[in-house]
Amino acid sequence: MAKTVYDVAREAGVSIATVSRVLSGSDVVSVKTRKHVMEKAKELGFHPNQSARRLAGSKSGLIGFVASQLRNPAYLDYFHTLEAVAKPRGYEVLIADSELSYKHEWANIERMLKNQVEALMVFPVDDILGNAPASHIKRFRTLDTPCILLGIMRGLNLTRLTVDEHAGAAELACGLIQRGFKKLIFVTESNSGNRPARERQESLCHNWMRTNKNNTPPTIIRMPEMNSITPNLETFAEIISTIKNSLDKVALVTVNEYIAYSLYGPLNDAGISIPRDVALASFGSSSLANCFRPQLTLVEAQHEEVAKAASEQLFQMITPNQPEHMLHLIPCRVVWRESTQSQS
Amino acid sequence: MAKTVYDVAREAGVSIATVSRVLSGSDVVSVKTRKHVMEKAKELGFHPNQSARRLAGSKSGLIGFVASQLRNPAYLDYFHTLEAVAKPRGYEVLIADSELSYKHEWANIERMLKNQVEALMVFPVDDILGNAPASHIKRFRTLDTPCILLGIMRGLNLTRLTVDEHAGAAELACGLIQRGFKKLIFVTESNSGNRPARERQESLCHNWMRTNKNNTPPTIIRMPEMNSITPNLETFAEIISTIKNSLDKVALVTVNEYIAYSLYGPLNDAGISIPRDVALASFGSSSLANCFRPQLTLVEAQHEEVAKAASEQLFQMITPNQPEHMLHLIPCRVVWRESTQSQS
DNA sequence: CTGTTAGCGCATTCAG
DNA sequence: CTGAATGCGCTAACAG
Repeated sequence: MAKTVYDVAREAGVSIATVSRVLSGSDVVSVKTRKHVMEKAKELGFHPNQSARRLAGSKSGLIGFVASQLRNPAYLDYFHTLEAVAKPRGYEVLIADSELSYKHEWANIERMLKNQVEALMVFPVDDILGNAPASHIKRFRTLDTPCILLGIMRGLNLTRLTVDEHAGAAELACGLIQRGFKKLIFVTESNSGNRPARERQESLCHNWMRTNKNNTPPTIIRMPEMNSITPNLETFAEIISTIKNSLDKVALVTVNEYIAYSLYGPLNDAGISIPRDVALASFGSSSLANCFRPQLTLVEAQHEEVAKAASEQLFQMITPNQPEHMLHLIPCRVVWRESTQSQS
Repeated sequence: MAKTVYDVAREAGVSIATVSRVLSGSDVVSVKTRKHVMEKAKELGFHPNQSARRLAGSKSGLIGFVASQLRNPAYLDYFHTLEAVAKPRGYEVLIADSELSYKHEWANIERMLKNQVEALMVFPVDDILGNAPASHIKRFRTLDTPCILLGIMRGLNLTRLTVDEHAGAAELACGLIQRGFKKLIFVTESNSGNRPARERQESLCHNWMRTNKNNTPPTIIRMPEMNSITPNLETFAEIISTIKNSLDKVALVTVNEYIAYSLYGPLNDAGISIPRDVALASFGSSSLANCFRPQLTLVEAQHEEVAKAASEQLFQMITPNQPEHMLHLIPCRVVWRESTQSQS
């Protein structure tokens, strides 16, 4: 059976109040008593009951972390950072995965509320799918728990932080032009609601046309369903023929690194060499970029920075200050690797 | 302010007991009352306080999940599976990451105990590092919370489930021999305490020698520190020269898929072609294997199966039955891909 | 079917 | 510095 403060108090010959004081690190206990109590507690294998603690203290010491899709390893970094910030302040982090479902997302929020979290860090599904029903968004409006949004949710004016996709894409576009590429193919997802994807495309295309008026407009190719097991043979074929039919030096940019990786094989099979026949670049931040040959040029998001800023902002919100709503943009950086070397 | 059952009771004109009954889905409440109460609860934005609930019910409804290293995506699958099993039974899963540190591991366990988890699913750090101090292992002995171990912890006789590394490695060895390879190089980690790595090596080498008495003994090469930023140039060089100096058809097997991926580049740079000059195979289960060219042959663990079996076993342990300690072994399967095609 | 009551384990006054 | 008493919000008998 689990021991209680009463057990410890009895063993130590003190009152439960004293035990409680020792446990909460109060400094009004004599060193001698404290030592004695802690000893007895250890002897008994006593563990304070967090539920009781939270209930009595009327603060949960809980933070909710709701990811739109945990399988994306970037979210784990956020979780870790949040935990690192939370732990020294005596907070626990509850984690939940919405798996790109609005239903799950709201269920997760409710679950968090039930657990009396004091604040929420949410990666909204709407940022990825972009088709949240109005009712879903409305629910968030009535949320009175402090909440920080990583990514946007349409029509919701909460504090939010995101990666500056525009700047990263712009830098990539300019860099490619400088390297002498005349034609641009952008491979993206079929879902146009994906906010990061959209911003990448917009900024890339816009800067591509703006920097060099003579450029041909980019070709946009959409990948159906990355999840399906059968490879997108038709899309691959489309990409390959587009490259082969181009007279100019062509750069192939994919909306995320995984699409890029999935292209290495088919391009190679089709006798198209990177970067001789086509440059390849993408957005992402995994270390896999160095494993492929040639190594992949990537617009890398500074997730560490975002996560740290978000976590600290969050705790600022639950301290008795004025919770300022604000929007932070954290820059990216382009890491040029072999896959975009111009062959002059 | 957070609403309580008293608020709801007052609004609905019933007693708190009735409210409580409605919330816990008791079926002894009249349909009419139930409906009315639920309505009022929603109106008030009432959320039952889980802490109070757990305290009063004297069962936490919590399961602890402690991964040795969450950055390994396989653990997330386990977490998801556990959650899927737990949710319908009204349980929450607390997650923790030991980051390959015994200190963290025990801190995590204590954290879980503080939260009164009813059972634990632990991936022991000792399974990977293999050098846990006796004191650390001893602590686990005194654990009276039901605990299921995924992987082994030396000298600890808890219920455990693991992947059958031996069988998988054996199948790989035989397959390679059948395909005509005469020499085997095994690239593994520097740390010999890693249980899966050790089992893979043992079984692979053992079966390699047993199946064909004429084979030369395998060459073992150890990779120092995969985490370091600087690539293991010396080790790469050693591997490459070993391959070049071999007169026989050589198969290169790495202890995990990531080492294999990191070899594609250096091998290619050295003018060694897969599978013409060397076959490549590894252990793992990520879909990246299909992205590389040639596609990578992999001994794939059935994590889904293990996770499901473990989760169900776990809940069986906390139901009023006799908790049988047992050891399950879940088989692997070898997926042969292009990287091991024999060039006859 | 519903209301009353007594804790769950702890933090926190308030006295001493 | 320490002990006695009260209540956090809810569940679970026990009566009605």
